[in-house]
Amino acid sequence: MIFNDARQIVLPVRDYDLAATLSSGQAFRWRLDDSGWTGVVAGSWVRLRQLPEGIAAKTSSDVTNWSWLRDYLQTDVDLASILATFPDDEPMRAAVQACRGVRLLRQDPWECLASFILSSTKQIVQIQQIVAMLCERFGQPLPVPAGAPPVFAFPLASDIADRSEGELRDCKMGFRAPYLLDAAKCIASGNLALESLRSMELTAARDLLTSLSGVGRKIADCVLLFAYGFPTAFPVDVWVVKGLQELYFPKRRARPDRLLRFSETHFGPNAGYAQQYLFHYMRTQRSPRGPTKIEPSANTFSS
DNA sequence: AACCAGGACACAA
DNA sequence: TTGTGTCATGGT
Repeated sequence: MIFNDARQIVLPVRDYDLAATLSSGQAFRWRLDDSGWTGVVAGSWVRLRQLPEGIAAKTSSDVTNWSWLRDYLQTDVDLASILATFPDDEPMRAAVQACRGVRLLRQDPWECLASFILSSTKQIVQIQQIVAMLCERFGQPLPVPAGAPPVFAFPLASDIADRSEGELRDCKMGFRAPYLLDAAKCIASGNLALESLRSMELTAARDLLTSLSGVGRKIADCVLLFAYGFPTAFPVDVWVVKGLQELYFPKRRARPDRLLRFSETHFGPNAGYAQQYLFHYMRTQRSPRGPTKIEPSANTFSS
């Protein structure tokens, strides 16, 4: 066993709850065991662990420049300055209090798009299962450290475009199979250039994404927020609807369009971040089962 | 064992 | 514009 310095690093960061972030329904490939969180970032096997001074990372091969991982984890983002832009109201104070250290990742656009096409009316655990099956069957096997279980790259758009709808349905994705297949063909053919969205306005990028079948406003905003980092993209799913309704319109029922307009005006320049706090707050603290299910994570916060 | 899940879409009124 | 049925699957 050789200790190899070039395969590990500690990324210094504070106000970062790794466990909450990796399990908050924005990425679906992270698995927790005794040795930490194992996943795939930029085509590399990665294992992460929370330390008081930051995030410890280990890879399967030598790394000279870790910018790809810092970018994915967004460790250079100053969380406090983002939280400071949240509206100063009771719901957001409660959400921030309860979800301290939750972060937004910066994911690969295709993986993010494909994953959220598969997400509609699925529980997060099921999305994880479907994505795992998809990677095992159609993704390229990646080098892993000796003794570690095999991992696979997320399939390229061209990998999926070559499959049949039946093969995709065998991954338990049901009616979402033709949606994924169409999107894969669209990307693989160059008909839609995901890279071009990076320099576009939010609404223009959103229009392009929603032109795909199976991609509506919600899924588009997930991709715009979690992969492209558009700060005001605001995905409204059933949990966020429940949060907006119960926390901001407790008296009488607000219609969906009313909630959407509210979300576009109330949450400020980092509305997407606020959305993630609302989402995680509703799911972990105010769900019927209550907060008992959530494990405490050993974090060190500066403030 | 019902209920529901990080929805989208076609279609009715 | 707003409401309803449908799609597929399985976790809780």
